[in-house]
Amino acid sequence: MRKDIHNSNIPVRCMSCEVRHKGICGALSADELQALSAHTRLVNHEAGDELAGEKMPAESYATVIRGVVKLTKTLEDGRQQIVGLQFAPDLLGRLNADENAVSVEAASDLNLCRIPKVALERMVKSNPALAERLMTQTLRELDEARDWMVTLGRKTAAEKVASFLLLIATHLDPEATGDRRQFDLPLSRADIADFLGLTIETVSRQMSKLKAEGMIGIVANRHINVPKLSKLKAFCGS
Amino acid sequence: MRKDIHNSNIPVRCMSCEVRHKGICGALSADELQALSAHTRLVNHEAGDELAGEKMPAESYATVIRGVVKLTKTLEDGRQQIVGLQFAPDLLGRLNADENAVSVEAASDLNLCRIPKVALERMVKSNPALAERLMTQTLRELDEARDWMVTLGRKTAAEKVASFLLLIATHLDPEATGDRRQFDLPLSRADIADFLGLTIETVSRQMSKLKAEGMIGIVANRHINVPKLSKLKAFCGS
DNA sequence: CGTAGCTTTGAGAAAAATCAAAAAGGGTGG
DNA sequence: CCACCCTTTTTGATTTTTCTCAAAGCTACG
Repeated sequence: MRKDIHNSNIPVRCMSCEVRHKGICGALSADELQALSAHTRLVNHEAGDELAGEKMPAESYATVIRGVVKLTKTLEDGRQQIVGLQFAPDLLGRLNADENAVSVEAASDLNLCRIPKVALERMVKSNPALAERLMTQTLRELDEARDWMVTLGRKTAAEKVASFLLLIATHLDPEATGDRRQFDLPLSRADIADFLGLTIETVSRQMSKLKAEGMIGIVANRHINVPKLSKLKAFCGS
Repeated sequence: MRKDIHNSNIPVRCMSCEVRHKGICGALSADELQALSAHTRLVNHEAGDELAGEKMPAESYATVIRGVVKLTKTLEDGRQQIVGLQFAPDLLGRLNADENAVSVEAASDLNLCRIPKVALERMVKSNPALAERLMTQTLRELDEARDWMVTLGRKTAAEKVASFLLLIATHLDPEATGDRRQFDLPLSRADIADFLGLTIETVSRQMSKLKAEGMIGIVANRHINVPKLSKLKAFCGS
C-alpha cells in the first residue's frame, strides 16, 4: 500500500502561505514569518503515503499547500472510516497533543509545509492572533464533522454520494463560480466508500444512477462534471 | 413539545464550578471568578426545552451544572441527527459565533450557569489560560464527533446501541469505578435512535437482544444496569 | 499484449426500515 | 388507591435498502 517517499528537504520561506495570506501564516507578522521560515521545510508525498499513524506519537505540524489529506479511524477488525478531509491551506496536527487521534494519509499527491512541534507551539503561546486562528480552524472542523454525522446517520446512499461530490466540487476550487463544475476526484471508490460508510459497490451503483439521471457526467473514472451544482445541492437534502 | 419553563433568575456565585474546580471556572483566578459571578445566573430547564435554535442568533453561553444537553441538526424534510451530547461541566455555546450551527435542547432536566456573550468573550481575550481551556474542550468535542462518525458509518445496529450505552455509562458518572454500572438513560428511545442513525424499533429490538444475551439488564424502561462494563466495551468493536 | 488493480454490473442474502398492533408505563382525576 | 387515558416501548410481519459474493469490463503500465 505504501509507496516510496520522495521528499525535497530544502529549507524555504513558505511563500505560498505568505503571498496568498491564507492559513496560519496570515496571523503572523513579517518578523514572525521570517523566524518561522527558518524551521519549515517543503515536503512532497505521493498518494497513499501514510504521514502519521493512529495512536502514534505526534511529531510535527504541517500546512497543506496542494493536494488532499484524509484522516481515518479504524476499528479492531479493520473496518475503516474517513473522519475528515483536509485541503489547502489547513493545518495538520492537533495542538499540544502527544499522540495522534487519527491516522493521516495522503489522498492525492501532496505538497506540505512542515513545521516542528516545538516551533509552532512556542509561536502560538506568544501570538494570540495565531491561537485564535487555530481555534477558528478547529471550530470549522467540528462543524464539518457534525455536518458529516448527519450525512452518515440520516442520508440514503444516493444522497451520501451526491453530498460527497458536492463537498469535493466546492472544496477543490473554492474560488470557482457559476453553476457548472468539472474536477478530478482526489479519492478512489474505496476511499469514497470509507468516507460515506458504504461499500465500494454501492458507491459505484449510486454514481451510475446519478449519471443516468443527468445529475453528473463521468468523463473518466476520476473525472467528473456537474452540469448544475444547484440541482446536485438540492438533491443532498440539505 | 415545548413545556413551560420555570427559571429562577437569582444572581449567584457559581459555587458548583468553584468548589469542584472543573469546567471553565478552573482557569479563573479568585478575582476573575468574583467578577464573572456578577454576570452569571443559575437557570433551570426541564427535559424537552429548546435552549437555542439552529441558525438562530447566539445569545449567551452556559455551563452545564447538572443534566444532559443534546445538540441536533435537522434535514429539510425533518430527518434529525443528534450530533453531540454535553454533560457537566461542559460549556455550551460556540466562541465568537453570531449564529448557532446546531439546535440545543435539554435531554433531561437541567441546571445551567448562564454567562452573557460579551462577558465571557471579554474574559477569554484577557485570560490565555481560559482560552486554552476552551480550545481543549473544543478539541475533545472534535474527537468525540470523529469517534461517533466511526460508530455511525461502520458499526452494526447492535454495536451502535452498545456503544451508546457505554458512552452514557462512562459519562454520567465519570468517577465511578469497577466493572458493574447502573444508571438512568437521559434519552428516550426516539432520541437514542436520532443519535445512532437508526429507527426507534431497531433500537428497541437491539436493546432486547443485548438483554437476552446478558450484556445488560433493563430494570425499568430508562433504568439500565451493566453487569460487566468490560464485556460491553469489547462488544463495541473499539 | 498481458497482467494487476480498479471499477462496474448482476444475483442473492442480510440488515434495517416500514407498517401495524399489542403491551407497558406514567400521570391525572375520581 | 384505582381506573382511565395518553404516550412510549416492544413485538411481529413485510418491504426496502444495502451488503456480500461473483464475475466481467476497464485502465494503466510494464
